[in-house]
Amino acid sequence: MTDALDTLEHDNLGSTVYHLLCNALIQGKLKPGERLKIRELAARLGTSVTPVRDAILRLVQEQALAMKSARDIRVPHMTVERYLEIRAIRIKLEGLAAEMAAQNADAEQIVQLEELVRQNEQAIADGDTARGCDLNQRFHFALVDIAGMPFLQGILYRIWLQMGPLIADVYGDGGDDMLDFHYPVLAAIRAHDGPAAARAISDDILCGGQVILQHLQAATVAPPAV
Amino acid sequence: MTDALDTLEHDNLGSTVYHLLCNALIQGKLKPGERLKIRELAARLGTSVTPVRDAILRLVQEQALAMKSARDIRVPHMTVERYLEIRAIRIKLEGLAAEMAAQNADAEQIVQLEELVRQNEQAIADGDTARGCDLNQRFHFALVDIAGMPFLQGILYRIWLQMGPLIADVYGDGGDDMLDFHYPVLAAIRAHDGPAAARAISDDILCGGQVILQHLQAATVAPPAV
DNA sequence: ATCAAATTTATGATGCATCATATTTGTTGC
DNA sequence: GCAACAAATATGATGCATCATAAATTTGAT
Repeated sequence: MTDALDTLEHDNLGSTVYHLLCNALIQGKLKPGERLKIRELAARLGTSVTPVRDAILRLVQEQALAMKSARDIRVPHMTVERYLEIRAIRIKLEGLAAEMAAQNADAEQIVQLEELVRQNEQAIADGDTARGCDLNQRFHFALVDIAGMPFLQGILYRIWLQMGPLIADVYGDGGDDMLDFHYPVLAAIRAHDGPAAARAISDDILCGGQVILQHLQAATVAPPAV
Repeated sequence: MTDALDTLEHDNLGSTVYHLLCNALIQGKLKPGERLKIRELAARLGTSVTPVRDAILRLVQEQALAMKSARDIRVPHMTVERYLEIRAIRIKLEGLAAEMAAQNADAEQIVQLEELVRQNEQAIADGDTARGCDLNQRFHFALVDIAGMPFLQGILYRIWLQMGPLIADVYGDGGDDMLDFHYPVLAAIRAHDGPAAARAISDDILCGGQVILQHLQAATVAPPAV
């Protein structure tokens, strides 16, 4: 799932570093506002600066990292405006994915979706938020996978990359409720009801994301010290 | 419009080369199947290979260029499958843009849209397909602009980057009819009717793209010698 | 003349030296 | 002590040398 982007891409060291940083972003290992230094990363990874620079420039391009000034590369902060825009885009695109997934899903794929939800339930019971967060994301991407839309997968991966640091920050607050909204999605997919699946995903994004939005608005009123 | 991606991005030589290549792709100056060589480009542009490599890697990442093998960088061919997927995504995203544009557009912005259509009409009358193609694209991006969704603009720019070489190839065949579908969009925006604007853009993408699809399907039956 | 092995060439990958400049630290005059 | 200037440091940008290997070309035996 994590290599959604360049599955067919020629593999070089730069790509490896890129995926490494992607995972770090998605898993919330890099906090908003945190600064990255090319030389430091290169030393840590045991490569020269070239592949690290390749990777970082790629992430800057897709705005998963921000270059505030010429020597200041940071994990960007999400703004309320940006979040609302991304939310609107996600509803359209993940709605499309869910709709196609409902049309396409075979019995085995449905079982896999159910298994993801089951594991997520377990993770919540265990109080393992990191795993719950990961499984939540995997559910969303499993839909795109079933939809059979590789190009869409790339777009959505880049979008999730932006939300990674934020979600990891907030998930603990009310992430447990997020799973509730996956059951209607599952039901719609089982019924092969595309429009219902799209509506259910929309509900998930809107309601599940409510916690995130509140967190952001709170942070806007009292801006965090970075 | 062409700098839709990294407006706030730190400017380095790599970015300059990147935008240069973007424009070349969108204007159809690079044909599908054409090979690019880093050293050759660097020599042509009078830079070292580093910035050119930066730019090309960025384009490869977003699949505007393809690395068939480790030393073989080419402008990719569009497939029917991929086109259909992109079309579905465009209908959702440009529909969203049109809807928001209809809500937001002020009098001045509507005049600018009308002006774009007028110029496009003129270009068709002059038989200037290159200019017609460019104005068609500018109309679509003007909508995103009015919608006030910069993140969406980046996504759509990347999508159009993929279609650039194809459209430039095909536009001459039946591109003149494309403009017809912009009038209903304009009418919906004037009426501030979001859903109607979304439907009109959907029609534009579906009907206007019919020529492109036929061209692609013909090419699939009798694959082009590249 | 033909085909295969060997050689040469082409080309992206990688590492690294150097540059320019922003940031930090230190120094000096008041 | 403090402020303003100066030196030092840090850091991304750029260019370039070298490497590995794929592609092209040459060579030579049959």
